[in-house]
Amino acid sequence: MPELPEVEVVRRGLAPLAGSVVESVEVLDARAITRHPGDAADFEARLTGAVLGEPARRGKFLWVPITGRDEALLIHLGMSGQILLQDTPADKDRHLRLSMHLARPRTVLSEGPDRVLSEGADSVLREGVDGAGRPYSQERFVEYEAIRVDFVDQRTFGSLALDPIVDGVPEQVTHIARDPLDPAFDDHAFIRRLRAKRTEVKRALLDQTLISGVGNIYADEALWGARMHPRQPTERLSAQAAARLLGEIRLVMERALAEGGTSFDSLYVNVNGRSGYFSRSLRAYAKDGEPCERCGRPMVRETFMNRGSHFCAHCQRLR
DNA sequence: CACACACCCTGTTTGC
DNA sequence: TGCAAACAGGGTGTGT
Repeated sequence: MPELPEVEVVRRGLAPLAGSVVESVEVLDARAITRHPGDAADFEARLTGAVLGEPARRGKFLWVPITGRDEALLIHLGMSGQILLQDTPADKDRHLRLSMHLARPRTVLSEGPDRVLSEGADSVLREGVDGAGRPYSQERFVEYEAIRVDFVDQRTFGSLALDPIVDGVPEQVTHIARDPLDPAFDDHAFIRRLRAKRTEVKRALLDQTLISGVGNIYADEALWGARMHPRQPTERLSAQAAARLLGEIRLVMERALAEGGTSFDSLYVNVNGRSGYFSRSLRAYAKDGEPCERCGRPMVRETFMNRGSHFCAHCQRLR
């Protein structure tokens, strides 16, 4: 299901959970943690009590660092995974695979010269200096609200895991290339590596060790935008054409992000269960039989890599 | 090493 | 109508 823009929408939806404490975890289907090295009991035990940090993402991988530990809760949504935040009890989805019960701090303690003397589950004893220069110590109570985080996944290709952090990313993400929206993405290295490949350009775009975050939809959209045939041999791409393709990838992903991602049905939704709107803006994906928006000739679909490739045979020529 | 493919799963759509 | 095949946004392991 979800490609970079959809995963980024989910990441942003999880940001308000930073600082939350995991009170309990229920693995309802062990297939939800196939990426986790231990069993369900191990996953539940290690995650319980954890304090969640700021969610991060590379390509289609998402993770939430565990505060004070060198590990993260790793999330990959696969084809049909969803993360849903439930602040009130909701009907349980047939495909609910895992639930986490969180306590989210409702009040944020002010920053300042205060020194924390002791920290309990629901109160903090602090000392500091007041405005008149007089020392004080006081106990402030923290309120928590209960939030349930559900992992729903029809096809069970998605998975969660607790994964050690290696070189700043979860171990299972170390082989994944940076994505095109990452400020540290190296354009020239990408263009060089793309042109050095001896394969077809769409295969290369789907190779997450070359560039991450691109899936079948955005590959077709970017190739249409760059007027490039999906089976164009990479070794025959000019540097200019490769740069143009990278620009189209960024353009389509940024536009999709602004629309909340691409949804065809309820399988892709944000953390509140709502669909994105970018499907209205697609120009290639699933447009077979419809006129090309550039030249008016019918778009075609070819099966390729066991997936559909949608393109305009007139605008997107093999070179 | 780089590349191509089978496989993992469930639900919906398409075609005979 | 019923049934089977094809198809759906993913990553990974294996063989060449």
